[in-house]
Amino acid sequence: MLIDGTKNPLIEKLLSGNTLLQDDRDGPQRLCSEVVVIDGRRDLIREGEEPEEVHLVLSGYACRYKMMDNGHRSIMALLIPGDFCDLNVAILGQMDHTIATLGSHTRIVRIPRDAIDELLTHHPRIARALWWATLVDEGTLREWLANMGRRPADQQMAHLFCEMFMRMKAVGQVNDGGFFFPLSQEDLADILGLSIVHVNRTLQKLRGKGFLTMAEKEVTIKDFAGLAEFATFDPNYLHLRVKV
Amino acid sequence: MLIDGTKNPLIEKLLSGNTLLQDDRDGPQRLCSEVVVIDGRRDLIREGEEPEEVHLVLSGYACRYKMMDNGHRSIMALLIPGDFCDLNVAILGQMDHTIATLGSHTRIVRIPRDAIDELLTHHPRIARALWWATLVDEGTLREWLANMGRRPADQQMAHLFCEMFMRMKAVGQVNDGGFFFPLSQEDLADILGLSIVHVNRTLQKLRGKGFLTMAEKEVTIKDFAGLAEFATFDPNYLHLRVKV
DNA sequence: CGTTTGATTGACACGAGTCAACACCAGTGG
DNA sequence: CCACTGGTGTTGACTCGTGTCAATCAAACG
Repeated sequence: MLIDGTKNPLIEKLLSGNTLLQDDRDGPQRLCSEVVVIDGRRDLIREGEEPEEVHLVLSGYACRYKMMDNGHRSIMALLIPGDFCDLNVAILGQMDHTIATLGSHTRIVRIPRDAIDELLTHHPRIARALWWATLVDEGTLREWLANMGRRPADQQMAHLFCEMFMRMKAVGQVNDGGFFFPLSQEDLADILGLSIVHVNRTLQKLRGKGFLTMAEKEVTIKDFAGLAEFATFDPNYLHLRVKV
Repeated sequence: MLIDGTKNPLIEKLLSGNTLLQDDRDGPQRLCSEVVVIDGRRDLIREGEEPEEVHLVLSGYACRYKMMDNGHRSIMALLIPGDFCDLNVAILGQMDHTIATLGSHTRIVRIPRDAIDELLTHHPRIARALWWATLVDEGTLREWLANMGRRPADQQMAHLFCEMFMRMKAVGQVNDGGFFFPLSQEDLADILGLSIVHVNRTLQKLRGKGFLTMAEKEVTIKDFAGLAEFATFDPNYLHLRVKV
């Protein structure tokens, strides 16, 4: 089954960091059977659960988060088209965080674990590529940690937009510098560890510098070079072969 | 070769979350050939490198860090006895961060990649246990991210000490509530994303509450229950079977 | 011994949180 | 058709946690 009649974001993603043959590409194409469309925030898997199916984002956004005892939601990862949500829960035994959708028009595929096992067994290059993907996730986590700990809010936010721009581009979701971004300022606050009010002001600052616009569920990067310099963004940690 | 003549921290660690047979335990025991002893801070592998050997911490501390453009050092993980430093660089191609020792009396083993491959091939339970260990690392990273983003400095620091206590306990490095902890307050600052001055004051606060002491390269947890409650510490993310 | 590294303290500045009010828009139901 | 609602974005005033700067002190060290 073809996604959107054109590109499969999972394939795009794996290609951006790995070498795959045509035969490898046919494997994942056949997986996408049970597609679910979700609007708004909905939990897909909760902390403590041990799901029987693996979730893959086809379009829109999902996230990993934890609810803190003080009532705050802490978002620890953004999942975009081509990202697996819970490839590894089989080994760890249970989820130590919750997966949820964000924004509108999210399409999720539920893939039976058997199908994944089959893929890993018969497509060693795919298996390695998926292993690569989880390691990139870990690198991204480290980058977020450094970004959050040691940078002021404006650079931190600029860094996030640089990352999302490159990640969306790597899966073919960027058109003319713009990409779908239906997250609210509250979502951004929970990602960056800031208050909503401060997110609002920081966004205005970035807009004022002419770096980007964010309106109608769409972000447009108007000056990537300037934004990247301001954020001191170094895309090494994404391990992409494709350069912008 | 036996470590310390008694326990091998790697075995201890893997046992704390997995089921291993005696046969599995003999494998890693034979790996520890080339042991290096290091005092103070020294880089083991730098960002951009692609090492031919895998590093394992036997005693003391190592860390993952990045130098930020603004001169700050951001520490993104603490590696304690039994932790691998760079098991995965073979897949990603190159390191996206630097590994360094911290404090004194650090003992590191360098293991040829071939030996690891052999272990992974002939000891499937070990392979799974190592895969488990990297997933736990990722969970820890998420917990640090949530911890840093959404908690005040005192709870954040309390949380760190709770984690280190449980991790050290899981590898048999805790005696009577105390464990070796040779990190300076500057190291702590770079872990928590705080200034040195504020680390100092926050430490005094925790001492003042009677939770712990930190002196002469040793941390002693005097009231773990109180500390854990104060930090709202939930050890789920460590995926340990052993309870305190 | 001087030198260096790490711990400690005080005074002050500033970034970011909190509280509160208001504007805007999309539903939605009477 | 319009009041009412809830979600989101925006703004101002004020507070407070943390950073910065600077000085001092203790211990380790060559």
